[in-house]
Amino acid sequence: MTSVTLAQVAQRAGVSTATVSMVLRNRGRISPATRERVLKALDETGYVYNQTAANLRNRSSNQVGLLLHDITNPFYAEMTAGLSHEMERHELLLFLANSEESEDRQQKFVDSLMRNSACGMVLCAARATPASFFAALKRRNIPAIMVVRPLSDPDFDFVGTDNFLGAQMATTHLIQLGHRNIAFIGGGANSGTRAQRVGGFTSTLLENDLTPVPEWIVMAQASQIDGAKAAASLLSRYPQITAAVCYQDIVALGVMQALRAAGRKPGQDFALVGFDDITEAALVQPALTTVSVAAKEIGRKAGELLYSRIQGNDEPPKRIILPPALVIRESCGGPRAGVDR
Amino acid sequence: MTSVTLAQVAQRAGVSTATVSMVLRNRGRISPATRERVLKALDETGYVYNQTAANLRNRSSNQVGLLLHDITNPFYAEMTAGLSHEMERHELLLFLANSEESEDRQQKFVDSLMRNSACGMVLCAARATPASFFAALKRRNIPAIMVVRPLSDPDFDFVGTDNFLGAQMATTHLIQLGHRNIAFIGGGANSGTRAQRVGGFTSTLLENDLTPVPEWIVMAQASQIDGAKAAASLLSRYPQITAAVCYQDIVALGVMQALRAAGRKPGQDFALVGFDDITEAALVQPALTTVSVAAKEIGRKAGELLYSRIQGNDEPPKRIILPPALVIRESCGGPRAGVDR
DNA sequence: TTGTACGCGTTATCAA
DNA sequence: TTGATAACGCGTACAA
Repeated sequence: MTSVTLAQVAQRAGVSTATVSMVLRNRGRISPATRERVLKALDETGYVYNQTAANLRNRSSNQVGLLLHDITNPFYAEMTAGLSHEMERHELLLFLANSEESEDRQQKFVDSLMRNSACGMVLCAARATPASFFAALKRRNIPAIMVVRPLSDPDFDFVGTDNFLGAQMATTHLIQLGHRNIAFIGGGANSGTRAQRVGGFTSTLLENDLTPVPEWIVMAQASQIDGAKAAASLLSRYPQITAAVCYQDIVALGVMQALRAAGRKPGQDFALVGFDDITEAALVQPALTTVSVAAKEIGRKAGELLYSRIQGNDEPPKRIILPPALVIRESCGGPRAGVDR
Repeated sequence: MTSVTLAQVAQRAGVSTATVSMVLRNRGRISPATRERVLKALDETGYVYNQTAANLRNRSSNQVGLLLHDITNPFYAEMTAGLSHEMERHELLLFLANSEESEDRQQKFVDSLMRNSACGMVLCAARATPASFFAALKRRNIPAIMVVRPLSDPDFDFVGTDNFLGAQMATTHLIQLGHRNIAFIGGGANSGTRAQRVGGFTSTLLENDLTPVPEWIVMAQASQIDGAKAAASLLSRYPQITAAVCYQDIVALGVMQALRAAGRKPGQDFALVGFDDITEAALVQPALTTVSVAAKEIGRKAGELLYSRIQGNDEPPKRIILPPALVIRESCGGPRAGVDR
């Protein structure tokens, strides 16, 4: 399995390695006759380009990294698909790693990318990432796009969704349906995304002359069980609440459970809006009205931006905020929505 | 951003590059004193190992590829997580690509891996992959593990699940619950996986003195909508059917929809078993009884095997078939299952 | 178009 | 026993 080298191809074609290299990359001026001879030699020898040698010489590679905390989360899987597609379009290879929220794994991955001369990366940083991590990253001077989790550092490119607007849309929808006592359920501490959604929620209440009630804004882990618990406790204490914006669809599903357990009917005497538009949202009964955040599009945009950075685009850092969309289904009452997706 | 080289570190430590290299990789005999000096110099200079140079020299890399058709499918996302975890354990980097069932993209990815001297790959080949693809792969002589989709070629390692057994378990479960008119819904033509599941289904019927009805074995794309359509058409024609084994959970979810639209109640007057145990299966109402194929475990096993091949394990090709498990929930009636997962 | 120095870590060979 | 020397892997880019 001795691999063919450029030199061998060159010898066979009776030209220099420089010529072969230029033919391979369509650079410089090569006469059609020579090119023909080279192509023939390439074909005959079954030459395989050695990207490693090229990378060494170029001090860079065609490889980019993607760091997530959990590819198993449908949202991130979608995003990955969008990014992957974009990378393939540009002949870039995509490294994938799951941090599982461990700073350690995250750091290891980034170090690994550096050792391999990756030409860029897309990061959804672990929740507890220290500032030093970002500082070090800046010093590396390698294109890095942050995604999904809002980052206060203005020196990084960011692609995410407009959580504030999304929450506004959800809240407005509920208010327009006549609700006045609206809760916000879900999300954990230290979540910038949650902060933004809560912000959109409360500001919309205020705009509509409603006073936010702090006790009606509660946290819940990203699970159905936890959403149900949070809702049960909340609703038993404040039965006057008639609607809720949920931090995530999965939490909303839990809230539905709690409602039923309390003898209330989601979609009839209680209105519910979720966030994410996960597959299940369309499946439950009543189908969940939710804010869709276009995961695939985030991946695509991040890929696009990263590519332009790799190409040398040195405009100031960008923040690409994708507009969310309210997908109206049945969980707030009203007529059944038509087919969606 | 002039990067530090081994030579610079060596100079600073007053040793040769060979010594530094040996210290870095814990090879050869180095006196503690020298090692100390080298480590100090490494630290002081902020040296970053150049994996590319090492790869060039070694004619190989620490990078492996994973080819799927669709990372968006929860099953593959799980598998990816398992593989990714295993790769990180061994300090290997994972390239990800989605073929989207295109042979062309698939071929491009593999070519790309070759150019980059990847040290191995895990493939879930596109459905219409020609034999020539596999033949060429063999010639490359690079460790390659096939996953999930059954492959007749005995020259490749394979990790997958026992589809036949899984379908038998699902079917037996339905028969034990008293069902006699059972359908099989889902899967497409040219699917080896489907063939195995249908095989397990029909053989179990026969073992129980039931006659398979060909018209009750229908295809459906891997989507909820398509599952619903297939089921609607089937059930309107054969209302005597009281249970179904579904090719995938996602199809089962569609079938549930169709049942409701037809005024029937999944879990009460119709029993449903799915395949895959995707997250949604536990969330829908009624929660879906399904055959779990341990996607994460497939990824892990594939990673383990691949690593051993990379290490030089040249035993004959292996076929690792993981046992499926029936996860009983509510969609076949009976008492509510307890907590699962 | 060509000749060739260069990018940088690895390892076989050899010296102390 | 410990460490140095130098050839090597292979594509790239610039001077000629």
